[in-house]
Amino acid sequence: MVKTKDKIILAAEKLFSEHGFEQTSLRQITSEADVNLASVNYHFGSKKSLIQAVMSRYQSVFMPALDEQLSRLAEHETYSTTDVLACITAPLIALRQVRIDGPVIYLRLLGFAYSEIQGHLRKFTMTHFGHVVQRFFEMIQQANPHLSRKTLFWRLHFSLGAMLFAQVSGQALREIALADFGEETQAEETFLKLLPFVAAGIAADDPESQI
Amino acid sequence: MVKTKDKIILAAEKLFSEHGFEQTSLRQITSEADVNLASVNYHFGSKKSLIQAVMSRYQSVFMPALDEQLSRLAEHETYSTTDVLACITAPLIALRQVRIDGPVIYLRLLGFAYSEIQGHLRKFTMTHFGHVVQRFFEMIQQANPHLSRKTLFWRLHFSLGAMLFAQVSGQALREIALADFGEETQAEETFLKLLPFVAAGIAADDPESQI
DNA sequence: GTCTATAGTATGATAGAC
DNA sequence: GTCTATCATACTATAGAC
Repeated sequence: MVKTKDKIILAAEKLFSEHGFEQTSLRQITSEADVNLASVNYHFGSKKSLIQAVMSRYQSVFMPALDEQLSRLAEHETYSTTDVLACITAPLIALRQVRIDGPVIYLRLLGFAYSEIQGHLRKFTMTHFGHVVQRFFEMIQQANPHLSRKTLFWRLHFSLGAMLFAQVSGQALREIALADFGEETQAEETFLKLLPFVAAGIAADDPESQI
Repeated sequence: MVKTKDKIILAAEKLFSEHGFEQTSLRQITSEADVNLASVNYHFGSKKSLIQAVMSRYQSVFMPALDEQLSRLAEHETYSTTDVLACITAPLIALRQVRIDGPVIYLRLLGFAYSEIQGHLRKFTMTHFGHVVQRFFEMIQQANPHLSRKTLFWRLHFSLGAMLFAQVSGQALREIALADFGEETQAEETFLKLLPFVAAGIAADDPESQI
């Protein structure tokens, strides 16, 4: 028999990833989970804590896995932007262990975590996994020595934005794509399509440094 | 003397662009505008109508201007991805006529219009300016005949996501950048940094069609 | 651990006096 | 057109019985 606490987590993940954190009420969650309204506060203390519990379930799998991929790649003498970006793929797929549709759920959660002003989530991530984020940044830098740190900073966030947008608006976009091209696009296919786009964008010449 | 209706519009634009549509209450708006709470409903009928009025004020300047830029470029025999993208710049700057910080405001509003599930906004835009959007898409296609329509569809949305994210999270990101590099980044500089990134991403080889 | 009942707060919208 | 007062509704959170 599934415990109440787990039922809440599962329902919360689903609804948060579909509608965002703020737009999802505890009533929707407890209703979807088929548990009592008060049980959220009993098990998690507050909505904020529930949000962190949901995110942490994925972060704690994804981040160490990413760290390991980066370590492995770092042993090579040289690597390309694409190589570094490719380190994301396996850890993302590993999220299937957490939940069958874990990869998609996590990316969508990430999107909302940024676009809504969930300051506590960013802080939470950086205190726990800041070194992984840092390392990722430095390896991208290493692969693109011709770019200034500032340019790289912005391009990485452009890339993040591209990915998050594709995930958050993914459902609507896939429906439009289906209507326009009569061809279905899988949620994970979107991510694969993203990689060459992002890799080219990051590695592009910097007009500033050409002056 | 500034009319109540205008005071509401000005305050709403500011707050919507800072916190999003759903996160901004009518009470915040009327308080910022220093008018009575009931006046929003008197002048606009509903919050939804106010949102559309705010967006439309910018769209009605931006979209025709973009259309004209595209027309001008279309007279050339050939044009690059960058050429098409560059058509956005002048119309964006023209939004200064609407408001001194119009360009930034509009981009941020656009970001929230997408990331929040403002279905009515997307519908509103497409019925009024769908042909401009369509034209833009086709000219990007023209500049990249080596790419499938599907790939282009996704890359354009990746680009949109990159831009919207940079704007919506712009304030926070600029603060981080300032702390990291001790160098300020202007809001409009962000947009200029975006263009080469996006141009390279869009025009990149498509792994699928290389098979 | 689970429930009901409810406190306390915020929202969008409106009726009606002026 | 502008105001006050208020309705109806939604939310998070908690106290207290079982």
